[in-house]
Amino acid sequence: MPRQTSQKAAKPELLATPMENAGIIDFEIIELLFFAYRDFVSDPDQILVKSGFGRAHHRVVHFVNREPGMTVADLLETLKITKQSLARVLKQLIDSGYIRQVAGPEDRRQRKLYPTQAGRDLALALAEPQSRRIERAFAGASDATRESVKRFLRGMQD
Amino acid sequence: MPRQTSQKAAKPELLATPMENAGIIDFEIIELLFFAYRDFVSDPDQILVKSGFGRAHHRVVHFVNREPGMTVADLLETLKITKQSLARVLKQLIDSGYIRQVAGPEDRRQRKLYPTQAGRDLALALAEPQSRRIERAFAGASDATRESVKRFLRGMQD
DNA sequence: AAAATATGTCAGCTTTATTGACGTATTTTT
DNA sequence: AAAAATACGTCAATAAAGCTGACATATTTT
Repeated sequence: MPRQTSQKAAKPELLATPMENAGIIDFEIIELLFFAYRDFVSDPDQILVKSGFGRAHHRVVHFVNREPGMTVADLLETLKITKQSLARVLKQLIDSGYIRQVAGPEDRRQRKLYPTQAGRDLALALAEPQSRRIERAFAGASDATRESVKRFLRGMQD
Repeated sequence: MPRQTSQKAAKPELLATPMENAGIIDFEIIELLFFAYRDFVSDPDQILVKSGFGRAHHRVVHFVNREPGMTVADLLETLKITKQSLARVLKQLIDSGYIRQVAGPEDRRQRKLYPTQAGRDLALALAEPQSRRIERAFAGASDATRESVKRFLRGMQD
């Protein structure tokens, strides 16, 4: 039953104006980033459901392919998640044959991570629609524009 | 016990090369977007934990403040989530006094959503560090550069 | 020999999302 | 006026992805 607009105490302090804050806050870019990222990750999401994987698997497969031989610690640092969070996802990828572990040749405590051919294929399949989307967004843009966008994105990082 | 690098079947198909795909895929922008967004949402996340809210609450408070009077259906369309997912988050925000509902004046089935003053304050507090980050990323950039970035981000949307 | 490091693992919890089903009030269509 | 569609709310069950804390093992460093 829709609860008949129940206000516990009928304080009349509703704000009907759209947050005009004298342009101090850049709401436009904030929202553009939200929508851009939302749609950007939707491409691989659709592919991943077929394999029974999620976004977390995508990120792991991506970075292991980009930097084969990276250790578990490297991956934790890159993804900024906890060891326990990574463990489940990584285990599934190893069990499914997309990633392999090799004990570090110098430091044998380490587990160096490598993609298999299937892992590489998956990473490429996931990156492809994202890359196409980026190309579309850059349609007709100059090299200088591309550089500006890269500089902006780099500046957004900590 | 670290499982001694156990490969079920020791197929030798490990790939040690860093995915050189002739530059077909734009890995650089893909990663820049990932890192930029990761750090971009980390600012409000820190504020939200204090209130016991999460990212979902942030998004709802943000859009209701940006467009007071929007309906539940509008919000579902904007966030691209399901009614049930929104329900809990919205209920908490209403119960906590950040958002109020008013039956639509023309169509009384609708629930129009408005922020309270507390809701507006919260939205601004969350947007502020994000906006500062954006300003930092644009440091020294021309208006043309800002426009290029906006065009790119718009082009990334569906 | 002791301490530190890299990794794995167990147990339990939280947030955010999902699907499916159903109820109610209201408006539109027939 | 009756039937259908719409807007919203809610119950129940589930999943993905993260978290904390604690502890074990192998290995390297001190």
